[in-house]
Amino acid sequence: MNPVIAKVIVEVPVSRTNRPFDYLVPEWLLPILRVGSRVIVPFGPRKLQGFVIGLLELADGTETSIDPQKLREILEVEDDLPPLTEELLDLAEWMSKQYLCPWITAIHAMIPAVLKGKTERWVVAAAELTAELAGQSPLLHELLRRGAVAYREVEQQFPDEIPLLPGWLSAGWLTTEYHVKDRVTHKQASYVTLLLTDEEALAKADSLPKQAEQMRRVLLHLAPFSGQPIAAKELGELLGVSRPTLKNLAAKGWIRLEQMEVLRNPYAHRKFADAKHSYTAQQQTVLKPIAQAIEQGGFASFLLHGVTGSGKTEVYLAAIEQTLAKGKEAIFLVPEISLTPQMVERVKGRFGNLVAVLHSGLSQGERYDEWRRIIRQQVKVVVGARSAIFAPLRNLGLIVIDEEHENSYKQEETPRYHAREVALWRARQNHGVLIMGSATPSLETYALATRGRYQLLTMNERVGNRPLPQVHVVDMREELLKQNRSMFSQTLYQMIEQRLQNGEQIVLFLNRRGFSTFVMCRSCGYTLTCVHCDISLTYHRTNHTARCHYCGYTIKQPDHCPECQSSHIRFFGTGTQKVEEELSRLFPGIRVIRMDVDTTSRKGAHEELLDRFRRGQGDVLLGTQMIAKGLDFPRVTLVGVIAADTSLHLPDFRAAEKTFQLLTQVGGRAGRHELRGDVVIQTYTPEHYSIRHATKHDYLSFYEEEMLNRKRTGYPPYYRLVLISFSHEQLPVLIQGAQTVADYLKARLQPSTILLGPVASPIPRIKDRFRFQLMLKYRDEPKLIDMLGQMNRHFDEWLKQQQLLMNVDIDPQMLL
DNA sequence: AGCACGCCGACT
DNA sequence: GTCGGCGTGCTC
Repeated sequence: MNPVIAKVIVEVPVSRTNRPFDYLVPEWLLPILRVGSRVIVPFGPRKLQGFVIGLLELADGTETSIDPQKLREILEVEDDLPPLTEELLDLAEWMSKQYLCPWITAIHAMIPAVLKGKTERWVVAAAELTAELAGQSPLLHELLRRGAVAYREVEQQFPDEIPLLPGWLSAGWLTTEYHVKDRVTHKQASYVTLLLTDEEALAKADSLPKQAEQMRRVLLHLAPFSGQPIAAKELGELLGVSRPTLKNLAAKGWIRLEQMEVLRNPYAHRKFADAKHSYTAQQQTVLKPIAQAIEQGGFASFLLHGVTGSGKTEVYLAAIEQTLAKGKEAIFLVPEISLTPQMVERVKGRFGNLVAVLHSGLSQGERYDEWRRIIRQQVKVVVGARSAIFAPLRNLGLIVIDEEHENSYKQEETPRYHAREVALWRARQNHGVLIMGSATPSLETYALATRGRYQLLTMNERVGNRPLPQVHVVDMREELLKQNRSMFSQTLYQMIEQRLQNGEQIVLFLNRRGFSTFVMCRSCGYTLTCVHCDISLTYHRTNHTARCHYCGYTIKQPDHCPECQSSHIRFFGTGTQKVEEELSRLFPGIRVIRMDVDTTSRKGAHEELLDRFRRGQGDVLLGTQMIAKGLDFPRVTLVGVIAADTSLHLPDFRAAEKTFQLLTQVGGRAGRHELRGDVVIQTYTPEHYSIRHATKHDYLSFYEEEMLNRKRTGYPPYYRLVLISFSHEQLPVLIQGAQTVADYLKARLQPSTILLGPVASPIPRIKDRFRFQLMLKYRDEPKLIDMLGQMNRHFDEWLKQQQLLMNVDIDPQMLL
């Protein structure tokens, strides 16, 4: 038989090992090992987990430099189905090039966290270890008793004996072993299977003594399900029978009691809702080209620009339905924040059990279970946040990205991918259709659409021809002149009062992007900052502490200012509590539901609060941007933005865009149903174009004006950006290092490319490491990615030596 | 990244 | 003379 070679990417996320390693596939693994399999391989002295990215059979005369004699063998295959498809492996390769990350890191982004292997080193007792020898040391004693001890445990409990290990090792008293820990657990539950026929069971039930009532009930219940496993838990709940009863029946040989993997929803096959949805004229218009593209097959991409309330979701669902009808599958991406039960219900209601939902609320195990339904090809539609773009569907026909402009589609850790780009790659690869939708598309996407890269589809009318809400802009400077020092303008005050009288609901929004609660002295202005990072500490109300959310440094909230001893040291920030207090003062008896970090930190609290509001248990929903999107409450007729310009003056070239998007989205929350809506925007800069255009729901005017700014200042979409950041404990080494890289780049970049820096990063120190950065702005630099890859390799060794960390972010979203 | 191997200072 | 510091180099 010809030897089979597997190319394996091992789980070592550094550039030195960022290449396939060759292994021999032992004969007994040939039937189960596939491209995409998760395997365990020997690697140097250790064992590691890895992924098979290719197989090669060495037939006689195969031209290769591989000598199978010199290869080591694959030790194990870990799953019965490979967790990665060949398409995803190709995607991982593309991502590692595109985003300059190790191959394995891209693979890890695609699969559930529990599939990441963890190698553990163990110390194992050997034959030479006798009781007499073991008397010498506590560790040897422990080893003799237990046979093996984890090295980690040795470090913790027997640190003094670590130096002795090599001697013992060569004396043959012990050996070291490596184990790859598989964290996968399959949820097990007890199942009961009737081993008798229907009639036999009924007969036995009759023959049982009178007092054996519980057994009789079980037999009667199980009779029609002969041979089918039924969950024991279900029997217990339904019939009130206890464990011993089932054990007794099993002892008689009438039933089988066993642990089985949980069977999920075997009978929950919901029917597809029939396709009798009525569409608005505009929905029909945009659906036409989409339907045509799906029908034809082949790559097509659309930007669906639809005002809030125009019924974009219905368009997505129709497209998904048609995709399924063609026998293909769909991915539906939504921002994490709009992955609400409401949304999930809507999709599940339409496609029932064919839907898998992936969101951050799931535990690692639950996430893995849901993902496994996809890998087993039991679902056709995957709904989820960013990482759902990697769903291992094999016949992908459609990808929908809702709220395309949301920056949560960009991952802010390695691999720093953008789900939109990955979606484009997968749609192309699968000859599928991509639909991106938004009321406020990102400038990048809209610009490409105007140039024909995406087909632009527009819906500018709301469903049912409901008018867009009336937007009232209030100049807070004038309020101050009118001696109104409250945070509510007269207009907003009156409207709140009126809603309360009518029994209608109100959403109040505090725009605080980029700020959290910080602690400041009102006497001298001193702000509590972290001693390890150059940022303000965040106040935590629950335990009255101030905490750094970068490194975890925590201090007790001081009673007096450390600087001037004043007792006027308070926390400032989101101010939702302050708004709440003010509301209660002005409108006694008002019921406020506050949503902020404090009230939503508990799991499920988010949904619970929204639910209470929906049921009318609150007059006001008060919160930060987490309430801005996707929510749809019929009785909300007033939306107030307390301070619109807080996000306008951030040092981020997208500040105006983000503000416009937020205001437009918030405005879209009002009057979505029968009742008309009003929006009140309070601002100190009513003349600012992002506020002016948001007021008129005028995306196009905003787009044009902002594009001029971007052109003038040289930012996307006119220029593309690469952010290279560095960190080191010592400032001189850091600056020197960043400068060296800058010089390297300067010598290789085209003159049209702008290189900014090195300069200190906006947060100049985190976890006692100083931070510097370089920014590249370029328009046309086709070889840039390759060149950055070369740069990485060129400096790899040197960076390690200097203990410098360097990070490259292609098309960065967050410049803060 | 680990881990092993290998070459120079302070201890029994 | 040895123990142990961490510099250098490799992992199919």
